[in-house]
Amino acid sequence: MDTALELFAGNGFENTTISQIARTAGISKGLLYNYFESKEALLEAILNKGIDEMLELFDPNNDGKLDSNEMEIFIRETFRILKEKREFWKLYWAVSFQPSAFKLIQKKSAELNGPLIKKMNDYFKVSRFTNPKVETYIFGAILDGIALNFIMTPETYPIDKVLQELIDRYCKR
Amino acid sequence: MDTALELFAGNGFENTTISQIARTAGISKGLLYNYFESKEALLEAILNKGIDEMLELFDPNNDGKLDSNEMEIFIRETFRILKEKREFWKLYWAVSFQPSAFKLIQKKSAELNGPLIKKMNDYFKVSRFTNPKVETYIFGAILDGIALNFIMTPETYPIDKVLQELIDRYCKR
Amino acid sequence: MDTALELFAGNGFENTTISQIARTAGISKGLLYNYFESKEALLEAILNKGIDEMLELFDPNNDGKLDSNEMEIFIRETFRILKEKREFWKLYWAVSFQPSAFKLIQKKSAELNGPLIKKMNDYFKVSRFTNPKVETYIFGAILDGIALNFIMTPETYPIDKVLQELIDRYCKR
Amino acid sequence: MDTALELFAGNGFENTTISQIARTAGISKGLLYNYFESKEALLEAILNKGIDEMLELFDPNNDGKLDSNEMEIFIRETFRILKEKREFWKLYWAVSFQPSAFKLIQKKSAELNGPLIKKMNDYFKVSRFTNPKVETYIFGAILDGIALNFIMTPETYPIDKVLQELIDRYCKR
DNA sequence: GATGAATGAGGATTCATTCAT
DNA sequence: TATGAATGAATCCTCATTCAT
Repeated sequence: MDTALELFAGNGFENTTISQIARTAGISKGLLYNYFESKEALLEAILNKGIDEMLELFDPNNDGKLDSNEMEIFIRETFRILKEKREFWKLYWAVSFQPSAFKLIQKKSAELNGPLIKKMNDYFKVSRFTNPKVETYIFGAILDGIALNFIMTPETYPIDKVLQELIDRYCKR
Repeated sequence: MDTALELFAGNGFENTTISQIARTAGISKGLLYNYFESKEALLEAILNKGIDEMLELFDPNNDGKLDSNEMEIFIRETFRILKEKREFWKLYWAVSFQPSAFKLIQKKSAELNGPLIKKMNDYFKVSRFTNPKVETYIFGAILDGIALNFIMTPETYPIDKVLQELIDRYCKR
Repeated sequence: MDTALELFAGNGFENTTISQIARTAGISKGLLYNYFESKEALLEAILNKGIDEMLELFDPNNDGKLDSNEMEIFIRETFRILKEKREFWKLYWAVSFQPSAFKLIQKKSAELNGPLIKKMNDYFKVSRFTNPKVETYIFGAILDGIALNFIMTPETYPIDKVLQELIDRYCKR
Repeated sequence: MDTALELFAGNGFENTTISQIARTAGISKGLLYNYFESKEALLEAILNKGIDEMLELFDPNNDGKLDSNEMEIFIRETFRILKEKREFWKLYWAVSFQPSAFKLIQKKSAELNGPLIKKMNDYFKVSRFTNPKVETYIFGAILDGIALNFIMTPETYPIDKVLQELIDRYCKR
C-alpha cells in the first residue's frame, strides 16, 4: 500500500500499472491480487486508511467546542500531518477531481469534513467573527489552498511562515 | 476542443477515449487526428487556449501597479471567469496534479502566475499590509481554495458571499 | 465466425484464445473486437446464426401437419444438415453441457425445438403409433444419439445406413 | 473427488478452479496437490473411477451371450446407474466433446464400449432382428440420446416410461 | 476535408502450481 | 498430513494511432 500510494500520488492512478507497483514493492502481481480484489480496491484501501488516520487524530465526533487554544492545536496538527503525509494528500486531491474515483471515498470523506466544518463554524461564532458562516468558507479555502500550494511546490513553499500567520489571525484575538 | 474539454474535465484525461470525443463531437476519429497530432496534443491545445484567454484578460505584463479599485476589479473578474469557465479550471487543476501532464503547461502557467504574484505582492506592500510576502501566499491560497471548493460543489457553494467578503477584506481599508 | 466456429468446436470454447482465432483468421485481435463485444458475444453470434439457419430450413411455425412423405423429407434434410454443419453441431452440443453458456442460446434453442417436438407428436398420433408421446421421446433420442455418435466418429459411422433404417421404420407403414 | 465431480459437471472443467474445489471440499489447495498431481490428473481420476464402476457392474468381458431376460436386466441396470450417477455422466459427456480431454479416457472408454457393442450385436443377431448391425447402432443411439435428454432436463424427462418402452421393444418378442 | 476499418502494444486480472513451514 | 502465501505465465480486452479511400 505504501508503494502504491507513492506511485499513484506521483504518476496518477491511471498511469500507474499493477506490474509497476508489484515490481517496486518487490512482490508478484498475483500476491497483490491476493490482498486486493482490483486496482480500484487497492486505491480505495489506501484512501480509507488515510482518512481513518485523520478521523482518529481529530475525533471530529466529540462535540466539545474549541477554544482558541485548541484551535491553535488543531491548525498546528493539520500542518504537521500535511507535511508528514504529503503523498497521501496529493493522491486525495487528485482523486477528488475524478467523480468516478471520488465515489469511492465520498462517504468517508463527508464523515471527516462534515463535523469539522461544524466545529469551525461554532468556533467562529463563539469567537465573534463578524460573519461566522462566511468565515468558515474562507478558512476552509485557506487551508485547502495552502495544502494545494504546498503539495505542488513543497521545497519552496514557506509553510511555516504561513502557519504562523494563520495562528496569529485565527487564534490570537 | 469544447467537447474534449467537457469530457476531460468530467471523466479525467485517461478515462476519456478518442472515440468517445469523436462520437460526442459528431466527427470521425480520423478527422480529429487531422487537427491534433495526438491525444496529448489535444489536451495541450485546450489548456493553452484557456490560459491564453486568461493572459489576454489580465494583461499581467503591463506593469502598472494596482490600486484598491483595480484590485476589486481583478477579484471580480477572477470570480466571473471562474464561474464561466468552470470546466476549464477543473481540468486545469486536475492536470496540475500529474507531473507528466503538468509539464505541458508549466511554462505557460508560470507566464500567467509569475507576474500576477508580483502584482499582488506590490499591492500588499503599497496597501501596507503587515506582512506583504506572507499575505501574498495567504491571498493566493484563498483564491485557489475558493476555486477548488467552488469547482467541486458548484451548486451549493456561496460563491458570491465569499466574493464580497474577499473584496471587503482586501479592497476596503 | 467460421474460423472461430472451427476452433471452438475442435478445442472447446475455453481452450480457444482470441489471439488464436485472430491469427488463424488472419486479422488482428482489435478488429475482432470491432465486430464482437467479447469472446462470449462471438460465441453467441455463431450459435444464433446456426440456429437461425435451422429455423429457416424447417419453418417450424407453419402448422401444417406432416404426412409420411414429408416426414421422410424432414429426416433426410436433418441428416444432410448434420453432415454439412458437423462443426456447428459439435459446438452446439458442447455448449449445451455448460449451463453458463447454454443460457446464451436457451431461448432460441427452445424456439427451434418446441414446435419440432409438437410436430413429431402430431405425426405419431396421426400415423397411429401405439404410444405417440413416448414415441416422440424415443424418436428424439434416436436423432440426438445418432447426431452425437456421428459427430464423435464421423469417419467410421455408417450414417447413411442408419438414415435408411430410420426412414423404413418411421415413414413406411 | 466428489466435490470436484459436482463442480466439473455443473460448471465445466475449465470454469472450475482448484481454489473453488478446495474451498467447497473444506480442504486446502496444498492438500489437494498431495493427492493429485494436477487438475487434469484429478479429472482423470474421477473419470477412471466412474468407468471402473461401470466395468465392474457389466463385466463386459464375460463372453456369455445375452438372452432377452438378461437384456432386460442390462437395460434396467443402465437406467438405474444413469439416474444414480447423473453428475458423472454429465461430466463424461462433456469431456467427450473435447478431444484434448477425451484422450484421457479414450482407452478405458473403449474397454467399456467395445465389448458392450459386441454383446448387443450378438443379441440382435440371435434374436433375429432384421439387420443386427444397424440395430446395434440404432440401439446405441437410443441409449445415448435418452441419457443426454435425461441429463439435460432430469426433472421433466419421463425416464421410466421410456425405459418401459425400450424393454417392450427390445426384450419382448 | 473526412471516414472508419484495421492494428497491436500494453494493461488488468486469473489461476494452476509450488513450497516453506 | 496439512496449510496458504507466493508466483508468473497466460488471457481477455482497450484504445491511441494509422492509412487507404
